[in-house]
Amino acid sequence: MELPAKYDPALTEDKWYAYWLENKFFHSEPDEREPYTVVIPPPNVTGILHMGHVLNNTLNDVLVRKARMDGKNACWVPGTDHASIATESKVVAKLAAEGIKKEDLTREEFLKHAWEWKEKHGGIILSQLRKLGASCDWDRTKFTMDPELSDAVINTFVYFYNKGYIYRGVRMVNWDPVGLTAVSDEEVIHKDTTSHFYHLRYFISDGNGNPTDKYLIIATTRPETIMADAAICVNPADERYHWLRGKKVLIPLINKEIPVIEDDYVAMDFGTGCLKVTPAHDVNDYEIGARHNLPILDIIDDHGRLNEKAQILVGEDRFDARKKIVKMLEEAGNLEKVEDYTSPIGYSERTNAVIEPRLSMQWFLRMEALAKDALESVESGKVKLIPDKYRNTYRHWMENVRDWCISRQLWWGQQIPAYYLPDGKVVVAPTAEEALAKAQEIDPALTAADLRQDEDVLDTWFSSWLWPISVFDAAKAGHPELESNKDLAYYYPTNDLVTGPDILFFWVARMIMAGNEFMNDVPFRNVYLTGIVRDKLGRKMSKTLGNSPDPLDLIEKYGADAVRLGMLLCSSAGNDILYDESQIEQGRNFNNKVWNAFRLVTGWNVDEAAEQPEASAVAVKWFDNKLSQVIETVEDHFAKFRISDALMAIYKLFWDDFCAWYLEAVKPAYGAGIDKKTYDATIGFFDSLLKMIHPIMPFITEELWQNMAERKAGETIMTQRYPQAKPYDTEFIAKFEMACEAIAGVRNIRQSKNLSPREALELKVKGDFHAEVVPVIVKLANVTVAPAEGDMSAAQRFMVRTFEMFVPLTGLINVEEEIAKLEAELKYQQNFLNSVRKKLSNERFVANAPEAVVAVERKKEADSLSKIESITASLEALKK
RNA sequence: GGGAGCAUAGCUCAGUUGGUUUAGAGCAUCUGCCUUACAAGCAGAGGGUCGGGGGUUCGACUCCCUCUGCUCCCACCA
Repeated sequence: MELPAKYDPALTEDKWYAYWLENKFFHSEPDEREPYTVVIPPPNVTGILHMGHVLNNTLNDVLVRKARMDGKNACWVPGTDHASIATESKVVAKLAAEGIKKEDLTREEFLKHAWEWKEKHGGIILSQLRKLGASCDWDRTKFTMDPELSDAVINTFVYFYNKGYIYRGVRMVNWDPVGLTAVSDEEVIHKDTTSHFYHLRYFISDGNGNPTDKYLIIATTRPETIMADAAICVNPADERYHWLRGKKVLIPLINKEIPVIEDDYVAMDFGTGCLKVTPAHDVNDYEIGARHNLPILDIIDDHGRLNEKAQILVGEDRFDARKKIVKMLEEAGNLEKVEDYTSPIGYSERTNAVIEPRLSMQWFLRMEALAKDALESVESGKVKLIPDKYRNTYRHWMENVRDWCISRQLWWGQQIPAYYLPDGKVVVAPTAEEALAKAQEIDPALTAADLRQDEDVLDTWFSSWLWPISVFDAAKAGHPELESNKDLAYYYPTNDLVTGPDILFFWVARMIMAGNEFMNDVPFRNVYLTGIVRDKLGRKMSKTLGNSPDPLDLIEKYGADAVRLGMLLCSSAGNDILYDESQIEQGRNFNNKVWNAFRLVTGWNVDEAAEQPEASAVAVKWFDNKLSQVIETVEDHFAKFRISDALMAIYKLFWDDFCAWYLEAVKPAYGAGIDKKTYDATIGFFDSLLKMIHPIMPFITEELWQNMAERKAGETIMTQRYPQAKPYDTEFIAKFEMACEAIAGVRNIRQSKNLSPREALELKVKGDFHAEVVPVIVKLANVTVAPAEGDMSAAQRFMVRTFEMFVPLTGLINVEEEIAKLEAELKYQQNFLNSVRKKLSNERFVANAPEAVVAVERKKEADSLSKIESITASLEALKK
């Protein structure tokens, strides 16, 4: 079979993915094996694959494939999240483009559009994950709005309501005027924003609603809210304003009289020390208002426009109103001055709209008890965070947790199962029928038509926190008393969760809460937190910057294996990834290396009659040991989730050890056959190497493994056992490495003297060098090896550890140069010796340091002395 | 404003309870090679004193303090 010199992933990747699917290799059912379970962090159902997904899912797939090859029953459950606000706003935008307003639709009509959208765009991301090679059990694909998962959400609401954890109340919430919904505190992003600080004059009232000539000055960033002012507040200790006690002031423009009150909250040294209190539009003002019984006047509507209660500028957007009112204030003589000012402003994570603090009736979940247990789960180590540093952040959040606002003023999601009676009473039940039954306990005359279900849906995270439970057994969520079904009993708790630190609180912490509550056990043992994928310049990838490559383009250009390796290359847990396409090129190059090694090995003809050359026997013995050594290292890295280290160990084993040393050492002369013993060993090594590489680069390894030997139908590398380390001989490995150093020494001389590799040289070795590895030196350095005897001054000299080696080169030696080199080396050695001796002559060192450490220093001393001796001898010989 | 973390070769990072020849890797760089698996390659080489300062210790990249710079998280000073 003639193979091209370059590997073409396009010819193999789809083929093998189809083969894996066809044979159901990804599918898992409970059996007697140990389970290894992972649930996917469900991407938005209408989302498309970005580099963050690539990183996350590659890591996940590596862990899953490795576990599968370790003989575990691996199950990776995929699925998508309905992402209520994100999806709903996309649907709203799409309808708007068609000239349809959401307000003109009924809930049912809107949901029909939303489901259509979901059917059309949903699941694109899952098919993209297949391109990446993700070995998810697609038969288990779930969606957070699948009927049974939605039931789980409803049951959970009912459960917590009955437990007394869910309550309804008027609170200052974070209102998103674009998404037209309240969002949770966690969905608000504070960004420093430049704005202005307006100093406004409020004239003192004469008591009849007429201005006097006296005024006070307040400083505000939001002049458009003055119409909603309920009071002016000063600090009671602020003597500057004691004259205002009992006075009333007039709101500019509308001349409304409001009192001056005193409250400790006001900072005397900030602004003017006078604060306008606007209870409906600021959280602190709301609290001050509550303390002083101030009326609440809400002048901003859902869309962020002034309403009729504002009296002026009615219908204007809050930002337009701000510009206009400033002008009006100026004209009216109420504007003292304007300063530039930078302050943190809250933005909606989803729509990037400026959050409007707003009072509204919302549903809340009490978090205190849940957070306490969830904190304990991490503090006790039942859940391990990787890297560990996130424990601090986690603790801080759990100790300062606030009640969770779980209602959203949206339609796309699970509608809150709360039903209002005509008199305003509320009943909570999973279905309308049950709600009616409950309502009739209050008033038997009620009919279904009298009940009105709450319009709002639940926060998306209120469904995704059930994910590790509900994907296996949705009935269990909300019903801790039920026995788990077979799947849940087998797969729960899951093993590892790979996700980003940005959703540690949103999702990870809440899953732990739900797990503790319903399963009485945590949902996973390890949480591997990835970094954020950034561009080369350290900027976050974003659509607006256009610095985010399309992963599918990369896969098409370089192949999925290359993309996977490229992403993994620089990803240590918790560190951000600075993505650069050159890493993917490196991945592609490695693919090519593996491909070509395969071409070489499978191109050999076995010569049954040939004896195994000594060099080959040595190389086989060495690589056999080396392989075990590296397997052990790799296993250790995997156990510690050091995936990029594991990858690098495998990469070097293949490229440096296998290709650069082993294959060169056993390679038969051109045209000659290879002996059977070496050939079989080589195929065996290649087989092990492919298996080691498979979790990282699944496609090329399957392709080569299938072609390496006759395979039966339905066979796959995927389910082969991962290579196991055998006991290995470190001493022999070290001897072989010394042979490699000797070879490098000779090559170095060839290069500096411009000698062709084909020209055989002599290598003279002083001392008792390891004879067993000499055949490799002979072959790879193209030398004859003999003991060094007599005068070596006409030879190029180098050292391998403490062994002196010479390459006689009559006429090619520059004595001056050699002397200079030796003297430099001598100086280095002497300095080194001095530093070692300084240590050894320190009595306290010898007395306090462990014996092994002292022994090492003595060895250094002895080695250095012997080197100095040989350098001195060579110098003398040269100087003669 | 509070908290956490980071700072090691040109770049991206290791350095696992302070001690294994005066710091390692990958990439990049430089030199020489189109050597019959691979130029997406081969063979070599150079490059850092571990952000600055102080301390603890027989011994510190590794522990403590401090300064500088960066990042992230949390937060209602209008």
